[in-house]
Amino acid sequence: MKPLFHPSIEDVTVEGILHALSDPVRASIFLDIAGTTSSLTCSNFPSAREQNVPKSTLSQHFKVLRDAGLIRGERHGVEMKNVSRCAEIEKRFPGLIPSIIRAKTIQKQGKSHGGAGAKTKSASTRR
Amino acid sequence: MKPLFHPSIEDVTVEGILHALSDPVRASIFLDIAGTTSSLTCSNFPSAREQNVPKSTLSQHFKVLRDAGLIRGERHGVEMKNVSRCAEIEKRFPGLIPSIIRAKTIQKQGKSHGGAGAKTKSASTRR
DNA sequence: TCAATAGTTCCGAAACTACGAACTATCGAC
DNA sequence: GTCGATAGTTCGTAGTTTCGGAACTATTGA
Repeated sequence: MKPLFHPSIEDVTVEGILHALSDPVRASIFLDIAGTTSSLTCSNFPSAREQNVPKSTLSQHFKVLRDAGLIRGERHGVEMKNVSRCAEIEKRFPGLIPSIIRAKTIQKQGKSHGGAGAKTKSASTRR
Repeated sequence: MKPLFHPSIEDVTVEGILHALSDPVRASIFLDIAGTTSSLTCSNFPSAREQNVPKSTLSQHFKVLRDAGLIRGERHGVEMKNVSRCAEIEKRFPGLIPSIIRAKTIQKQGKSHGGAGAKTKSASTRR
């Protein structure tokens, strides 16, 4: 079957990475993947589940993450194992991913204390 | 006149920053601003000039950068001085901006040696 | 007051995104 | 092998965002 495109690490761009992670759903998916050593299937994402993201949208998000070079998807039987490509990216763009993850963590922490949340344009309620 | 909106630093989001910098034109504009101590007017951007970006589009890009909290625009007479808010952001999200700038620099350096350029979706030729 | 300059706003066209429905691929049961 | 179930992908449509030319606004200098 069609073998699922992944860019070589030299073709990975900063723009692509930033674009992929500028979406809150994709960002939380990526954090899940990057934060575990075991590989996750496309449907096993608590963060995405909570938000009731439909299957087709989820599939698109995974495609964007793959195209950006952030994750690698491998078919294992009927389901797909997703693993991060952090190590490769770290070699090409040292410190980039860790600092983004750190920033996201800081933002999440400060979210509880009465924060009205900034205007992320399309982040909150869309459609 | 209308005093030009700027978010307070607590309302600045990682998503907003990443989205703003995921566009190559905006990114190069921001690099110009962040890389100099003197403030720049909206029209004095070699990077934008070269690419023939029309005035209205440029204005939109500056608005996105302002809304993301990356720059501050102040009217001085008939023109606008743009200065970066790197120091503020550095306090809120330590290391984020520097690592992005570093990554962009790495990417620019490696661009010459026969690189076909990755597929940044909308990066190159749009419309 | 008038012309010139620097940015913004308006708006139609093109590009992008979300998501339901239909489709494809793989596994297990029979 | 065929059937059904499951996991993802693709297609099509509707809504959103972005681009960029034309018109508009604000400020300075003549």
